[in-house]
Amino acid sequence: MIIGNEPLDLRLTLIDSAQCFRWTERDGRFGAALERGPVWLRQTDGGIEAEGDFDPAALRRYLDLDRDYGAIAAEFAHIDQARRAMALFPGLRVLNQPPWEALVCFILSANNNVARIRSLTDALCRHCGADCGDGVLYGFPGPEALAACTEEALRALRVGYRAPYLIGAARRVLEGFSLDGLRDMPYDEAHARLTGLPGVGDKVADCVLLFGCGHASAFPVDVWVARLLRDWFGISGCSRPAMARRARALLGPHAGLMQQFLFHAARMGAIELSED
DNA sequence: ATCCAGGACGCTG
DNA sequence: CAGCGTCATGGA
Repeated sequence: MIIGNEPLDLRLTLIDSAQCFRWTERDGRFGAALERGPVWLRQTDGGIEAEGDFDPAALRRYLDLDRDYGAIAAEFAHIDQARRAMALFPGLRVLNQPPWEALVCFILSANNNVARIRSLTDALCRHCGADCGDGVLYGFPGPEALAACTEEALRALRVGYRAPYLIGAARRVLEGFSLDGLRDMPYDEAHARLTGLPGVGDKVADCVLLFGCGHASAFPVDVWVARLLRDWFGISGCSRPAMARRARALLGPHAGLMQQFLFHAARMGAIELSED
């Protein structure tokens, strides 16, 4: 069925933009096992076509199809560099992922590259996620499944020193740490709570808030965004968290959405950045 | 071989 | 609070 015809570039949003690491492409279709089961997406002339087991409204929300990106662009129209970055990638959207998935994937992301984050995420899903039976798609393991893993088993998947972080975070969630509660909490409080989890520093916390908790102002600053803030916005000479604060103050309540366009522009070499 | 990757953590000033 | 070494892993 067609779930919408809003601007959405599936490959860019689900795979290339590195905000999510568990979609796979098979001959022009993009698949993942979401909460209800396997889903395959495809671009057609009539819009985005989806097959599989899903709730259409939930899938639209996951893909952020209900947000007016034209209005977002208008918000940044007066900031030259921001407007240009957004114009570079029409069809890029910021996903609304389950917070647990964002938490696990971005704990894995620490000091790691995108290809390996994707590889580790896949290994984790195959090891203890729900088997869809097609040999391709696996569900994302919940905190119960992850907490039940031994550190040795996770290290065997090549997650390295992140193994105890994953188990520790899973246990905290099982003990009552509410990921869903972060959504309706002020940004500062939600961020502070997240950084109390093992393996979660300022940057990973911002990724979880932006990609999994609906905090559109959360502004992750990695190496690429740091270079870009320096060269495009003159924000430099301070720590990464301080850079994030200044960027949020400059870009406003949807700063995080813009961050995704800036990140991708920097990473793709679409803008000129000087050496460190 | 050395450096880098969507960093976090623990220890020292 | 800031600075710095360390932590696995694999590709360039």
